[in-house]
Amino acid sequence: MIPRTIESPAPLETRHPAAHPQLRLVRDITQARQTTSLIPSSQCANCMMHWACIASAVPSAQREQLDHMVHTWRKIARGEALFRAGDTFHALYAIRSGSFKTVVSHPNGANHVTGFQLAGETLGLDGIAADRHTCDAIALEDSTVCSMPFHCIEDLCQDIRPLQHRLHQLMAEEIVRESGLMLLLAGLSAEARVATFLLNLSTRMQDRGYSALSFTLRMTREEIGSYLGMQLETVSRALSRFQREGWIIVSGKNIELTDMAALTEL
Amino acid sequence: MIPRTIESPAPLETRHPAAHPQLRLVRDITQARQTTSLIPSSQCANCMMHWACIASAVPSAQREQLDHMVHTWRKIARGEALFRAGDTFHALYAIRSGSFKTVVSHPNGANHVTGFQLAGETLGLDGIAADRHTCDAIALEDSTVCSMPFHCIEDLCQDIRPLQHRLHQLMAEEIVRESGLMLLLAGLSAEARVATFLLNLSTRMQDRGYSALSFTLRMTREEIGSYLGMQLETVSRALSRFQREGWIIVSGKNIELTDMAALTEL
DNA sequence: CGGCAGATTGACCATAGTCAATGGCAGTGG
DNA sequence: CCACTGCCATTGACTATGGTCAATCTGCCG
Repeated sequence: MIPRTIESPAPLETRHPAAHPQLRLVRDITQARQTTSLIPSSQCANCMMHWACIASAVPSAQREQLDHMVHTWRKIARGEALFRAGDTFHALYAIRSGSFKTVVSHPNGANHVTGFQLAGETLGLDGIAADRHTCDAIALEDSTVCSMPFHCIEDLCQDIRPLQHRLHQLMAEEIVRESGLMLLLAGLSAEARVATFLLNLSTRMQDRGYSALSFTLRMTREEIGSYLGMQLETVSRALSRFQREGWIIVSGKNIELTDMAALTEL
Repeated sequence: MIPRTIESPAPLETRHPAAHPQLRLVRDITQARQTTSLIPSSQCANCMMHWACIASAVPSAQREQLDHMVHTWRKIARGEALFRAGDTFHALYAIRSGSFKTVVSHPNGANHVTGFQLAGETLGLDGIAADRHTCDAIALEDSTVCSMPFHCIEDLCQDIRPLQHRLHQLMAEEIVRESGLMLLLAGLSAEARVATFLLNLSTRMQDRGYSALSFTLRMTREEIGSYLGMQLETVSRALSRFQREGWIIVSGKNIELTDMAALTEL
């Protein structure tokens, strides 16, 4: 993957088509499906996010059951909520395209971003605990999600052992992710937190076939600050400092990493 | 539950026997079992922590399967590890008596307490993600745990739908707990964090039949500080301040809450 | 009784929060 | 198409919270 400067921020889906040759094709097909409401038998199999999605644990023999379960797609416009804290819990959501933030609110009015989710990642696990969501999930850009009713997932887990195991892994990964984040919040300086955040985003972009060195932040400085437990000004200052040191190039929401090693050892 | 001062800190198990009339009895029976290595058929049913344990989701008809699964108890001495980061993941553990801390280590050497677990709570969920534990679980006092091999749990989940659901809830609760903790770490002042910590411990002690207003901290100031993302001195100062204000009475590891309302609104 | 880990308290300092002013960009409407 | 408007970001000056270092104290355990 070659670093490149970004003239005009292209939408996520079209950034590095070369990495996924079949990507544009799939996208065109799915577009057609949506407008015609046609639901072919193996929609999941063709999803470009299949590799990351929970559904990948279902062997091809049981594809039909899977497609039966994944019965709706939803489009969520930028700024809209997929679900809100307090909503009754129905389904898990796999992000098909776009990105989200999850926000929890403190009784006193303060609220805090607990995570950013990219395409292929799963939303809604928090709702399982008490049959009620505990956070808001807000789209950071126009996005689409597959919704998988949880009782259907649990049914399917009874038949498909690998799916059961995958679901458990998924939830456990979320637990591990959060304890890593706590380590971050509790132990590191503000600058180290920002650096870690950039590196984390970088690897996740790479996993999705985008450049690890040049990407667009879909969230504001304030959201980053909330996520990392600091003020937006501190985020801004950290980025400015990194640029002064020659470790990154910042241009608004576009970030280019020019010295990952320096960021790592902060 | 009546507040009372503590002359000599009694072990957790014998603090409020009145709350659980059958408690001492159960303890004596379990003691006998351990020394004689006798494993009666329905050990789980008689466990005093049954109400909190994952095993409570197994209907009585399937008790036998359950008891077959829960095949070992382990004693862990204070300061010893139940498992360590990097250990291959075999089992989930239900704490039968005692308490633990979980600690994650940062490559740079710093480490961070991610949680404190009391009797009835579950340890080891982090290992599911990658078949390898990601944190150390260290006993804060001499403790006993039931070990439940995870493949057995997954087998049993295929037969027992309620157990499957309970397991999912348990994991989701952990996710929610951690995002609450992040809110705490990121959003609140040092004093507010300490206050929240005390209140949280208080309700968990109450759930277990102990006084909500008077309890013993099993962990050091340093461990509390690590958990809450601050220095041990800051914890100490916060407790001193609360005492000066007349909100709590501190005597080493013994805490008495005398004005919960004041702590709540910090 | 001595030694040591844990806890408390104080003095000083640095990091990051707060307040404020300014600059840039994108989306909207004339 | 351009100008306006509001949101987002940047930067500076000052402040306060909490970290650091150090001295002392307490209580527990051998």
